[in-house]
Amino acid sequence: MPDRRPYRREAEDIRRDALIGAALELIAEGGPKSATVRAIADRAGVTPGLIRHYFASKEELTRAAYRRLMDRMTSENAEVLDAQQASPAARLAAFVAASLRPPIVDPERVGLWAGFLHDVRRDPQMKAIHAAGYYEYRDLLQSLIADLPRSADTGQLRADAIACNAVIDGLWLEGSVLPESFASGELESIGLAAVGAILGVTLLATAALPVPL
Amino acid sequence: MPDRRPYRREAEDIRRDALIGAALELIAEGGPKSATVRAIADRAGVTPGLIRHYFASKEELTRAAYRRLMDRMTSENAEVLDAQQASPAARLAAFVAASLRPPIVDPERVGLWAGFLHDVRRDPQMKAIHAAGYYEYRDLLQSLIADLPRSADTGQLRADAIACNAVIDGLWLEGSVLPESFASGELESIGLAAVGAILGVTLLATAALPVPL
DNA sequence: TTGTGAATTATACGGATGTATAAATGCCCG
DNA sequence: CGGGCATTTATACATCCGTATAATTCACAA
Repeated sequence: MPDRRPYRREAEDIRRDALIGAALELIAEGGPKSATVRAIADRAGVTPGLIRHYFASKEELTRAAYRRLMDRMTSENAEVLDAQQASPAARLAAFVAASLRPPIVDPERVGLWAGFLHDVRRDPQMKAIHAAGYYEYRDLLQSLIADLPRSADTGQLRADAIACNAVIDGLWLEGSVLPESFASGELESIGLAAVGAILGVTLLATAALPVPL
Repeated sequence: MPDRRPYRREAEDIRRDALIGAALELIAEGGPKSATVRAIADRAGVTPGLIRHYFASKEELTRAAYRRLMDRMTSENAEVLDAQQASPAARLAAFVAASLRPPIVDPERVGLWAGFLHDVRRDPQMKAIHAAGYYEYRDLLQSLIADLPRSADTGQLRADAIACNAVIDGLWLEGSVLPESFASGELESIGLAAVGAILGVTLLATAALPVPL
């Protein structure tokens, strides 16, 4: 019996990456229901059985996919800090603004994130992955705030970071779910003004500069 | 052939309510995947076929359930305004604080909301329901802000309402997903401080009063 | 009291899903 | 260039899903 699908053997990393990427794409496009074992395998260019060869269960593939999503979000967001800005305020402003425009603000991205949320609540391992990503982002934000030329004790610093993180998250959420409700650049300017007000500094002017890609 | 399940005829409203409530419970507990036609009917005390008698499709039941969830969230939140407060600042503070404690802040609630998010993005009718609920909440918040003794043009008022709404949403989200990361009352005090800073008023002292049930 | 219609149950159907297992194929090493 | 093994494909299975339709039973009116 010929007619068996020809294939190439690939390194484990490549296959896992392809499967994880396919799962993320499908969840972003059509929600968790669309990310079936068969659809994921098809998108990754393999047959369904291979998934069970690299992941003990679909649940494990889901965890790997969420881990990658969280990593990608914070790393994409931190990229803007590589271009060294002069003042701490400018660095903070660049970071906040980057969180409030594409590709971070994106309807598919928020759908993707929400698609995982129920598993995050139910599965302790997923919850740990989520907490790690959340703290990494918030701690980065807090370090940027700590560099500002102002006085604040550690308790106040924590509260400020939580509040600023909340503004950013809230704007990200609403801007991603209802993109047509906000003018271009509106989320960024509102976010900068709000973060500035919370911290008692001026951020709007310093972030008007275009941020390098 | 006897042994057919006995039943009572009920008014249409009661049956629809029971089915909607069962769907919300199941989504909250186990995510959208748990809210199957059979599970919903079972929870509502009827047989699966009856769902199709009251709803043209499962999609329509889902829309009705989301509509009820949005209604419940804004009405629960607005209840706190019924107890007439003296000053506009006190009213605003009470509203903000109510949004940042149970039953609004609740792990099941955020899971429930997230469970609908993908459908909101994909189905125009769901999106309309979502937008209506979002605007209703934000407009209510904006009217509370407008009553404050301070000067702000309408453009500033809109921006302020969006920013305050974002703080509340962000804190609600994080407090609901990672409840153990915040001390009791921390979300409320951070939220009141942040909203006060954005608007340039003092809210913290005025909201320290216990709010009547 | 009984007949009638709508509410409710029961059953069936086609398709999809995650998983398990066996068969085959591509590739590295000798 | 051939043998052996891990990678990959293929097939099968039990279960569940949403939907469609037919059969029953309750409740009300005459």
